This record gives sequence, structure tokens and C-alpha cells, in this order.
Amino acid sequence: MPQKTTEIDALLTPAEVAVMFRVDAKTVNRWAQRGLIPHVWTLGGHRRYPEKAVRELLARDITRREA
Amino acid sequence: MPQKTTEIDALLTPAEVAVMFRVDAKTVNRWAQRGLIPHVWTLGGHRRYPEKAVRELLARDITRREA
DNA sequence: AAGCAATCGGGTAATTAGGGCG
DNA sequence: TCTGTCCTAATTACCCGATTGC
Repeated sequence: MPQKTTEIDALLTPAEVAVMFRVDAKTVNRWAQRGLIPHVWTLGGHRRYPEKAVRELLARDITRREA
Repeated sequence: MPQKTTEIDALLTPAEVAVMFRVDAKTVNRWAQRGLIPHVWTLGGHRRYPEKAVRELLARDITRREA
């Protein structure tokens, strides 16, 4: 078990998320702006995406198709 | 061991799959709707197809014609 | 401090989904 | 039954200059 009780979710860059969904990084940002993906901000105003949440969104659509 | 335990399958766009099968993108769309091809959804409702699965379907159709 | 890749924004073309038709 | 084409609306991709990350 490489993790402690306090789970810290790794953060992904827009480019990394874009590769996972096979879309452009700009598209990922549009999803974030619409509130479709949780994200945090760097102090300089760049977005970072929790890996866990991204994977869930990616796997969700495979099985079902609910918004 | 050429493979890692966590392999991330690349995704193909509808147009790319259409070219591979030499059909129209809409036909690929219909195959997906019938559940004949596994696929993932972008958050905007566009489909993305796992490259591995597509290649397997292509190879299968070349050799035989079952079901 | 300096260099380079990445990520902001916006704006405009290109794809895609879906329905219906032949 | 299966596929290709036409249509509209929505989503996505590529363009730029400027800022940020490392």
C-alpha cells in the first residue's frame, strides 16, 4: 500500500487529460468552464485536474450514458 | 513482458475508424449505437473508439465472417 | 536571470450527432 | 436490412499573441 490514510489525488495537466479523452486541451478547458470537470487552479491561473475524477468520467460513459 | 499492468488504450475518432473500415463515419456511428463497437464518450457527447478493439474487429472480419 | 514548453484567452474552420430520405 | 447522402445544431480542432510553469 503506497498510500496513507490521507489520500492525495494526483493532479493532471490539461494536455494529459486531453490525451486520455482524445480531444484538444482547449476542449478540456471548455468542459472545466462549464463545470463538467472538477479542477483546481495554480497561482498563475492555470488549471489542474484530479486524476481520480478524470478517470471516473472516462469510465462512466463506457457502461452507461447518463449525463 | 512488453506490457505494463496499466495499459492505456489509445482512442480513435469516428473519422479515423471510418477510414479503417472504408465506410462512412455515420455507419460507424450506427455500429456503435447497436453496441457492435465499444466506445467512450467525450463530455460533449462525441464518441471515441479504443484502437485495440477496432483493430481486433478488423482482423476478425478479414479471416472469417461469423455472426 | 534566461530559455523553452505549456497554458492561458479569444476567434474561426472542421467534425460530429441525429433525423429523415432513397 | 444496411449503407450513403443531405440537412441543422452542437461540439471540437487549429489559429494567434501573451502569460505562466519549470
